[in-house]
Amino acid sequence: MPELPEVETIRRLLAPDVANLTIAGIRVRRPQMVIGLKPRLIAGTISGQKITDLIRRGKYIVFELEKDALIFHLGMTGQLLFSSQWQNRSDKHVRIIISFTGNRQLLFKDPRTFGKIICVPGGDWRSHPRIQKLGPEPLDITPGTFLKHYIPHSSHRSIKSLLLDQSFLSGIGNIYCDETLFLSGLHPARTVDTLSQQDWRNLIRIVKKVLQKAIKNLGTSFSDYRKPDGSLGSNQEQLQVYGRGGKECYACGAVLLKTSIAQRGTVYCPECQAA
DNA sequence: AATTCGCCCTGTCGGC
DNA sequence: TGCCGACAGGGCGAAT
Repeated sequence: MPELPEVETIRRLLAPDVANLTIAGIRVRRPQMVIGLKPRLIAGTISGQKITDLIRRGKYIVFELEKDALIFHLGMTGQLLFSSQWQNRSDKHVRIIISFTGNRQLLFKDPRTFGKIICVPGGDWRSHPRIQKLGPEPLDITPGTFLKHYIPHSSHRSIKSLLLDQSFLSGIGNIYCDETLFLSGLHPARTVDTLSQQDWRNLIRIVKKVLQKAIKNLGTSFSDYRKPDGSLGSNQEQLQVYGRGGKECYACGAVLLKTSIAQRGTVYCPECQAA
C-alpha cells in the first residue's frame, strides 16, 4: 500500500521525467476511479497543458499543470509507471493512460481499483475537500507545537486508530503505523489518554525516523508497490513487525502476535510492546 | 461530537 | 484439481 514514503519516492523519481512534458490525451478505462469532472471531459480540459510541478501531500501526489491540477491517490495497489514502451498498455490492470507529446506515456496501474484521480479546474488543489481535511505532514512537525495544538489528550481511542487517521497526521498507513508503534514500545491498543508527554515526544521522533528511513530505501515493496520504472524498493527488508506475525521478534525473540485493532491487521511484540 | 462499521474491488492463499 | 471463503485495506458515508 503506497504510504507517504512510497508516494514521495514516486514523486522524486517521476518529477525529472515528466516535468515540462505536454499532455496529449488521457484514456480512462475505469470511470469509477475518476472523481468530479466527467471522464470524457477531462481530455479536453488537460490536453495541451504542460506539467509544471509534482507535489506530494499525505498519500496524494499532485500534478500541477499550467492551468489545472491532477490529484492522484494510489489506493492500495496503485502504481504510476512511466514508459516510452507500447506493450504495457495491454496489461488489463492499467486503468488510466496519460499520453504526452513525443510518444511517452504515464500508466496508472491498479489491480484493485481503489485508486482515484481528481481533475481540479483552475489548479487550486489545496482547496479540494480531500486535501483540506488532511492533518499536518509528519516530517514537518515539531514536538513542541504538535504536543500543544494537535494531540487529543482526553481521547479514549487506540493509538493505532489515531496514527491511521489522516486528519491527525497525513501519510501514515498500516505498515508504518505498526513499525512506529513497535519501535516506540507502545502497545497498539493503548488508548491515547494513557500516553505521557515523554511517550508523545518519543513517538513523534520515531515516526519521522521510520518514514525517513523508508524514503531512503525508496519505499516498501511488500506486495504491489513499484517505482515508476517498475523496479522494487528495498524497505521491506527492514521491517520489524509488519507481515511477521507468528515469527520471532528481532529484539527479544518472543513470538510476534497478529490481531485486529482499529479494523486493521496488526502485528506487535507482546514483550517489547507490553500494554 | 466522537467513534465504529460497511462498503467498494480483485488477486492470492489456505483448506477441503 | 478446483472450488470457496477469508483476507488484504484507504477513505467515505452511514450508523451508533
